Amino acid sequence: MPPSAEVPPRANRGPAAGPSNRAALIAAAREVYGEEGLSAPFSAVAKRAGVGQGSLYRHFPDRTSLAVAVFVENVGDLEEYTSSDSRTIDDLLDRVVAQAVVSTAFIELITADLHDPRVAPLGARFQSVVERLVAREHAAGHLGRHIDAADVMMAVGMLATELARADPDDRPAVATRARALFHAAFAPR
Amino acid sequence: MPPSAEVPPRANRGPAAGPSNRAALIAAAREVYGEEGLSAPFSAVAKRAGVGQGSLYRHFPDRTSLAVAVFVENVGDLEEYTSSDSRTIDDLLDRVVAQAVVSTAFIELITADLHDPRVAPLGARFQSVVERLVAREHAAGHLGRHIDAADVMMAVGMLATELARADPDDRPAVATRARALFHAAFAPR
Amino acid sequence: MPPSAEVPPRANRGPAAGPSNRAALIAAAREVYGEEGLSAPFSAVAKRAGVGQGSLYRHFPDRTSLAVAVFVENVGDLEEYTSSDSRTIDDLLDRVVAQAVVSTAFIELITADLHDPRVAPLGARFQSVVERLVAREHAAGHLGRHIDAADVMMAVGMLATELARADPDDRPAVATRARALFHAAFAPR
Amino acid sequence: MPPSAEVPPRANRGPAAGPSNRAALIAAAREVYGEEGLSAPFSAVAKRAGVGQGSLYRHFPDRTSLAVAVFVENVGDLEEYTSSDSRTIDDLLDRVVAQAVVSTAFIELITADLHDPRVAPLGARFQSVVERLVAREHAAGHLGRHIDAADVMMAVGMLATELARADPDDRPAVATRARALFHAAFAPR
DNA sequence: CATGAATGAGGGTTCATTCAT
DNA sequence: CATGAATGAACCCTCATTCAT
Repeated sequence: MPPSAEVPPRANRGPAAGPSNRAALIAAAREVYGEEGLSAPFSAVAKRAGVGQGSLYRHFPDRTSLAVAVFVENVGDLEEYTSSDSRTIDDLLDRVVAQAVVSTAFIELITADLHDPRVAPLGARFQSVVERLVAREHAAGHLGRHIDAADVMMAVGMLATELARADPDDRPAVATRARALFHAAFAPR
Repeated sequence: MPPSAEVPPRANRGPAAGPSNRAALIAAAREVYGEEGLSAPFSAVAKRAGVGQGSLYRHFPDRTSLAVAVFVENVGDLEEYTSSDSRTIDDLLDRVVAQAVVSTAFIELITADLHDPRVAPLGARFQSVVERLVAREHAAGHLGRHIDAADVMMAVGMLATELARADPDDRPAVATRARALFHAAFAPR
Repeated sequence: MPPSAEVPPRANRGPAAGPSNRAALIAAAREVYGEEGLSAPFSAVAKRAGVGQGSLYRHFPDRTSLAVAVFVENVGDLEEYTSSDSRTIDDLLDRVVAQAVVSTAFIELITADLHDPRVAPLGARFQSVVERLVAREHAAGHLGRHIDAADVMMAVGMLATELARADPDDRPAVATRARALFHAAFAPR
Repeated sequence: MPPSAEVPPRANRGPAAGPSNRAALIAAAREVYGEEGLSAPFSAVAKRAGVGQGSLYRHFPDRTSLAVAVFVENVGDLEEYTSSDSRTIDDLLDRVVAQAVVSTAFIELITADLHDPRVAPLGARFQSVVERLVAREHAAGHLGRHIDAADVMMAVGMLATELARADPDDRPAVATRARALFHAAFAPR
């Protein structure tokens, strides 16, 4: 039984495929995490990306590495989005709602592995985003003085989780209710 | 195929072990769910209880049966606890905090499997508890009219999840912060 | 956790239940074997009979004992049925067809475990039945001289198996075809 | 959970092992099915082939896939074998006898799962083989007009099953007897 | 450096058999 | 002597990880 070449292997695109594979993996992971959560089979990401298992492990030796790579982009987005002076905490919550499922995976990551040195910077950047918003909203008198950045971060986490947990059909209702709840909590008194 | 008789089986304690096994399984499940969440290996419960796999399946033919058995006790507690006229929503939150980890698994169960006929009654009982409290607090003027029972249930769920997610060492701080947040949200305006 | 008596055990009918249990087990086994074949879960028989597992094992220490007990009655039937001088091999085949599923389990038993001392007598009795028929049919000139009892026994086994294997809806057609085939084989030339 | 690294895993022979593993699995399955029938533990095939469970599932995602792979070869054989104009139904029966045990599993497969889209073609090919032979034998006057292809297929199935059921030592005698029986059934009258 | 097959441990579930009451 | 719970081995399947090519 010689190792016959019956099944020609997929074209090995060689080293040049490196960067594009990496990007494909991140994109695939974003989709997979959105659909199945952070605990989706790791190999599902490779399959979705159309990339070998080995390449997945080469680029991202473990789950966390991949998750970090995915969410670095999310934080970048958020930073940019909130950099305009007109953004409010409500806008932040909007953003979370809009990205419901990915948001949850993100929160999962930064809460579960906060002490992982690869994850910490991500958390810090997120915290900066929130701190800036809070400072601005305090100054504008839109946010009660009893609320600080940590409160808002917690609210964001709760919101994301609650949305992820909900039946997709129920999400709009859940979002509305949760937003109102935090709105009440945040109002100046 | 019969089990090979080489390893003497654990002493068969006979039918008398039935009720105590059942109790041991529930207790073990409470611990395991607390530590690893509702998706912990089912067999881990049997192992922790010191009971064979088969006995676990005899008593609880599937995950949900076991979870329901665990949380029936919790709801009973809550009902009794809140039956006194002097109980407040704050007390309810206290209770959730006190049971942090188990609470989450409970919330997981009643939100994920709400339509399971075995789970629905549990959810309904929990809802009754909350409705009674809300009515009483509305009447006493301690609760804003913008808040209804569904808001409180959502808050309880969020609180429980947030606590479960937190590092055990951080839980007191998390609890304090979350309680304050919901306190603000619930206050009459 | 004392062994509370919450679940009152089924009435223990005591020694008097012995004979009736035995009969119930045999009847249950006949049904179960008919529905699921000889390899049905052994415990299914006890459950169907409404009898404890232990009683099943007491009466029938293994599968074969039970199967033998079941089919002793079948052979008795056959013996009686074929004792009339007017019975033909066709009648025998009819009988097999009529009992399709049970027949198969019977054939399974006497072919698979023929050397088991408990099974052998059963086989011998069946063989006697066939031998008598063959002798009679030879004498009457209805059966080719190239056919002996072993041929007929083999045909019966094949017929039963073929029927058991067939979709229940197809059984009449299968029976017709197989009967015709053996009819042709048995005819005097 | 990662496999504990305490036991050094069997050498990973790499992708080159793929084709040979596949062949080894088919060969092992042929043996196992021969010895224990189609319902042998699936994992026994992997063990016999000296291959990991996972590889078995990669190559053959379920029992049927494997069985089909095994028997495709058998049907190919038969087609080739019977393609010569000089082959008779007796030759076909010979072939079945020669492959006794595997034949049974084959019959099991094509009778039990005839509606499975993977199995149906196999059955159709087998049917073609028989039809061609029957036509030829009819024309040659060697086969009674009362016999059609379905009769022969049924006879083949019965023969295979009977052989598989028999003690290996008895098989020659069983084969002789059964062949004679069908010979008589098939003869022109 | 990419590929993708191989590997085997782990968790799920069923069922034969034993044995205290 | 009946009862029925307890036990654990076996088989199923999935998936994380390694490694030859």
